[in-house]
Amino acid sequence: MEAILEAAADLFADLGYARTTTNKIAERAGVSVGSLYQYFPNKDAVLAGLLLEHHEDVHRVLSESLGALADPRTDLESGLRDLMQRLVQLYLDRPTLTRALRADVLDQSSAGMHEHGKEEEFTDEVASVLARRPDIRPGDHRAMAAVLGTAAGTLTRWLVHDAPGDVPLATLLEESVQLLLRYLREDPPMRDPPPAPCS
Amino acid sequence: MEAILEAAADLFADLGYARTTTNKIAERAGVSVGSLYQYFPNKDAVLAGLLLEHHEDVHRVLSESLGALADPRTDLESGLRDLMQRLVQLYLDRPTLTRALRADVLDQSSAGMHEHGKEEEFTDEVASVLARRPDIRPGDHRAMAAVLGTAAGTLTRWLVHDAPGDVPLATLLEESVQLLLRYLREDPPMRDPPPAPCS
Amino acid sequence: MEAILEAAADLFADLGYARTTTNKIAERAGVSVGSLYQYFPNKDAVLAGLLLEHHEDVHRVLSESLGALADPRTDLESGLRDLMQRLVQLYLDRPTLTRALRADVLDQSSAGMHEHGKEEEFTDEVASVLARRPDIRPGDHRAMAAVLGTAAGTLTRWLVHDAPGDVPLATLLEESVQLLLRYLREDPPMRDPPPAPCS
Amino acid sequence: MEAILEAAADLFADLGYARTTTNKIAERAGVSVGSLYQYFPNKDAVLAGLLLEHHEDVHRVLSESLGALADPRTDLESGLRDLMQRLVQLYLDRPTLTRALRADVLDQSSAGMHEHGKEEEFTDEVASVLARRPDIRPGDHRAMAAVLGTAAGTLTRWLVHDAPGDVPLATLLEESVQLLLRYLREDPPMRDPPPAPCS
DNA sequence: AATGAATGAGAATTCATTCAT
DNA sequence: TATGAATGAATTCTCATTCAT
Repeated sequence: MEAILEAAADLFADLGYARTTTNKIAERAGVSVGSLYQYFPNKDAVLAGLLLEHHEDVHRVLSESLGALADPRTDLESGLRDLMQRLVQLYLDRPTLTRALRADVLDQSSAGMHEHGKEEEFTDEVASVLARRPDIRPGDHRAMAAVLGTAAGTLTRWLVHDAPGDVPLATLLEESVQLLLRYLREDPPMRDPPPAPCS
Repeated sequence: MEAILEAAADLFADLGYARTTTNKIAERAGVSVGSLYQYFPNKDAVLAGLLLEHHEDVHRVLSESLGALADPRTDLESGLRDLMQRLVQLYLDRPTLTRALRADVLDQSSAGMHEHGKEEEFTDEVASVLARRPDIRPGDHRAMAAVLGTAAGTLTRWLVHDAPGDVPLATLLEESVQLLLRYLREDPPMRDPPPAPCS
Repeated sequence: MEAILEAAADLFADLGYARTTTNKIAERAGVSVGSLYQYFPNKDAVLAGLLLEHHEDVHRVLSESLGALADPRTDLESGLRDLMQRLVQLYLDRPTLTRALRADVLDQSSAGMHEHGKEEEFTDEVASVLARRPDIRPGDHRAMAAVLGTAAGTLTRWLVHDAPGDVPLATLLEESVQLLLRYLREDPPMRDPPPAPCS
Repeated sequence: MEAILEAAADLFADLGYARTTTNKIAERAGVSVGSLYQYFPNKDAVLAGLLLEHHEDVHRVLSESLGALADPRTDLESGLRDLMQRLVQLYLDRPTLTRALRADVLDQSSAGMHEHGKEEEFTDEVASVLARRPDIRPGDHRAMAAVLGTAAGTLTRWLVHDAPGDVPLATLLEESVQLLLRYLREDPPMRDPPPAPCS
């Protein structure tokens, strides 16, 4: 039931997982508790449903942006900026949903489990993109992909929800892009050795 | 009561905040619930106490490492590596405590509030260190400090608790250091224009 | 609907009355809950239907056996043995049905009520058979019939469901027959007074 | 908590197990639900507590009466009558408790399990008493003891709760005693062969 | 007649907190 | 100061029953 997920997202966001009751969710969704339990075996499952929706959205964005970056002709910086922008936009579009998915709610329940497999898989995907591009610095690409994923994910959530108010979002977003870019890009060549003096 | 905090850390880590009851905490601590309420006005306060302990530890490490980095003669890379290593070590030393401080627990309750002020203050501190060093790339140092703090914090927790098992921790730690380093360091000078050919 | 009663018998037997839901009954019967309520006004009525079936069976057996016993030429012991055997067989033939009719299920609900009238009536019937036979000891035949009926009923259920496993059923059945027989039969005549000695 | 058991007995008797709620029990007991759950882990446990009390009472009565019967000098009929009278009295003394223990409630829950061992043990005890007395007919004494126990138990409950109102209780009790007595006592000797006619 | 989604009163159980001892 | 029994509001979840399709 879409209405139930909608209501749950609102309430989780407003009250947190613990203070949100199944009765409140049902009430806000305009259905009876019984109906909620017809579609979700328990409260955790409602959260899991929310996560599923969200992860699908995120995965779609990531697939598209990664697809672009897989092509070496795509500029790395633009690609990363595009990715971060779209990710942030995704979160901004669904303010309650994503506030509901604060880590507090994320770790609760077994819902996280389902995603662990996907995450590994996704790290591999990123690693292969890194390997394919010539402008990525050499190194353990799997490790880099893992670090990158964590950083990108955290920064996105932070930008949307916890970033300090006294710095413009655009600045922070750009800084985040820089962080990712600088982490990945090939080390600039050493300063040319002083040219042999003309003899 | 130290025993109470100890017990609470264990239980929050094992069961999460919601499933941990004050009675269980008291029992594991070997005291009565009544005593718990003698020292802590409510369950949240126990969590707050835990956070306080932890933040003091973190703050000490950060102060020291930042102190070192404030001196421009300290190598940036070594300074960052030192900071990350000590931070990770801090988490590893107190496995239950830090597992207890999973975000889920952090955001619950009003406990997080107390820290927001400190965080701002800390960002300023970092920003001033950045400003003081010549090897830091120019830019909005407050924004950079904020991004940096978030990234460092997340990466530390991730390294200790959620990092993939198939990549050695040392590698991931080093990658994290690289991420911070590359984010901060001055852009290498443009490749010298090709020296004027000897005429 | 025969399928509904069948399913209900299974479930009442497996789960008890309380834990059996009308939805489960309908599902196992391969119909919808709605259909169940088309045939039975409520859950109790399903149980009542089950009881009715069972009582009809029991009544048939009793009628036949009592009919035989009503004829004084029928040997009392054989008649009782026949009755008990057929009763036990009846229960054994329908294991789930009779397990479903455990007392717990019997007393629940108003279902038991319907039968009370019949029971009185039946006691009278038995009493009249007792009165008609010369080999039955004198006494309050209604009281005897009531005691007899209770004993026979309980023993039957006990033999089928609760009898100890370490004694063969045949032995216990025979003992039950003996119990009924000895309860009913005429007291053997006092030992003849020693004959007057021949003078 | 004695008050809780008292209240539970009343309510189980009045409403049956299913319709009795833990809140109602607590209320009638004059305590809070919380207290009920401090002493009993769940609703079934309250029932189990009730059963335990009852079984202890029954066991005491049986032990005493069996003790008397174990002495062959005790008249069998008086002994059995004494046993039945005391058993019936026990049930009458605690009307609510014993009505609460209608079979419906007995079979529910795992409470019955605890007693199965005791029942076997008790059957053995009875069997040994039977073996010790010369006025008991020969036979499989274990089987007889089992049948006897079932019959006595059922008859007692029936007498107190379900016996027909139109026959005096005393009559029914006496009939029950006769049933047990006649079941057990030695077959009277065959009628003496007709004395040889005086010649 | 059949369906099965929706209903919502009601039940069992938990747990933070209090307070008399 | 310490104790831990008592409290009871609050929560999750169930299930008999209805009724629009």
